[in-house]
Amino acid sequence: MVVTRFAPSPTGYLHIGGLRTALFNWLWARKNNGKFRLRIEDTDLERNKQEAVEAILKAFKWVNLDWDEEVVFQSKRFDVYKKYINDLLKKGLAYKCYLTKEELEIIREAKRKGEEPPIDIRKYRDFKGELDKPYVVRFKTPLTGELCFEDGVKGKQCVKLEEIEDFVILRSDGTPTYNFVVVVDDHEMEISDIIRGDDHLRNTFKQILLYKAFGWDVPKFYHVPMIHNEKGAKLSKRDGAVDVMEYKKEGYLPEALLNFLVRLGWSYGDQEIFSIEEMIKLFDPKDINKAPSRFDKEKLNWLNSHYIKNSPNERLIKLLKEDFEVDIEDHDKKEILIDELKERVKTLKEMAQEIQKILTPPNSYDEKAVKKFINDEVISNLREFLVFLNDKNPKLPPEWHEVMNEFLNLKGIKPKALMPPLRICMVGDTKGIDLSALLSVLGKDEVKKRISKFLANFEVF
RNA sequence: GUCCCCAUCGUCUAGUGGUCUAGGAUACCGCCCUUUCACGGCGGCGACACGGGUUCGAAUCCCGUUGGGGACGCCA
Repeated sequence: MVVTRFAPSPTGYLHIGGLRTALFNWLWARKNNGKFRLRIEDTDLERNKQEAVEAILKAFKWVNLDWDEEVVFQSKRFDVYKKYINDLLKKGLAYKCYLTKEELEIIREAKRKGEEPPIDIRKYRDFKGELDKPYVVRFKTPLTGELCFEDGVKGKQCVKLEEIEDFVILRSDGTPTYNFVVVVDDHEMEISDIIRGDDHLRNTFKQILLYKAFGWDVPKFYHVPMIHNEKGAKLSKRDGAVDVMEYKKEGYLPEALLNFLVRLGWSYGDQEIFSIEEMIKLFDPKDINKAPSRFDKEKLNWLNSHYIKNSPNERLIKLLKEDFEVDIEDHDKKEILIDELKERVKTLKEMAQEIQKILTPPNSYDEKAVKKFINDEVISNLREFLVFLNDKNPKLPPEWHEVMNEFLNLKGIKPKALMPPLRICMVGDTKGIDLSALLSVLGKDEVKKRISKFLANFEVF
């Protein structure tokens, strides 16, 4: 059975890159009728935040990725890790190291300069006694030889074992470290396939060494390239939204985000649009690219507008209310409004702004537009149209269209002398949804009010 | 600095030795549609990083150069 997992550390929020790895793992598990599990890597007691776990689970909920069985918290499993560390200690596969932080700093400094460190980091590797000093436990890595494994994305990966130092598996405060707990948990959770960022490639060798020390089966690894920012570097907070929930705030639909992410580093021929079902059916980690990809917001926008266009109005109205405090549930022309808007906006946020613009009477008029379309003749047209409206009762867009045409014919004037000006009266400029729809949404009373307001305003000049 | 990874239009990518005068998408530009802005339709611009091999033949294989990225923690 294919069992995959996503194992974030709770330091803040769900990262957009993390969501992609989670998605890959989730898809692979679902495709194989396997399991997708969640594990919180909170062994570093100092850096963890309780709210972060909540935030991560909330993000999962938003994008609608579910997981199997209960979430595993590493902080609750310290006893288990302790037991395995003692095993290694007993077997002589690990040892207590009494090097001080100062001594390690000297070693690290030398290494950074490319010099031979004055202190041997393996100083206590063969030390037999016990010291009454704080210690860490280090894993004994083989001194010579080569270690290779077949990566599902990058192919055969090898390292000279002399390059891998005796890494710490238990801190001096008695807590185990990442590389150790990952192996124990992945084994106990029976994880079969691990899809993760290629920044973990180096760790994989250490982890395989641990699997071998315990005599456990090594899972299949897939190292996927990082997502880069526009400049080609690792995606960070400074590049804008890296928190998944930011995208909800910005008005993105979760399926648009997932569709965007799944195509970053993975493809299926020329196909761009994937439903979740299609992703599950078509995804295979062996098709993941080796090269890193950049986060391109324009493409996300395009996908988002696609999904907005194809969403039922009901859903959009609900989201508008919940996420953007724009409540048009009781508006009698809400369907017309949404039908018009969903064709043209890229985000829900934009849609909310457009609705505000339409529903709130303008308190100023765009200078350029006024200059271009308003003159004495137009003013008198608007006055007469106001009167003309008195014994008309248009409701739907075609009816408004008809009324305007009637007026144009009656007066023998061009559309330009009425329509753009009308729009200026309504919203302050010449941009926006179809004029007939706009008038229909506002309703006759409001239309008259806004024309009057404009005329009053104009007479001040 | 050491080690590792990567390299097709601006961006996401198709391509696995001949079907490539390199395909799609996005972005951009133009035209059409249109009272406006969008949407949509049509068209255009635009890439195999460079240099050597191998081969009858290379975007595809090998080597080097260059460029980019990552890892070098008692973080994960």
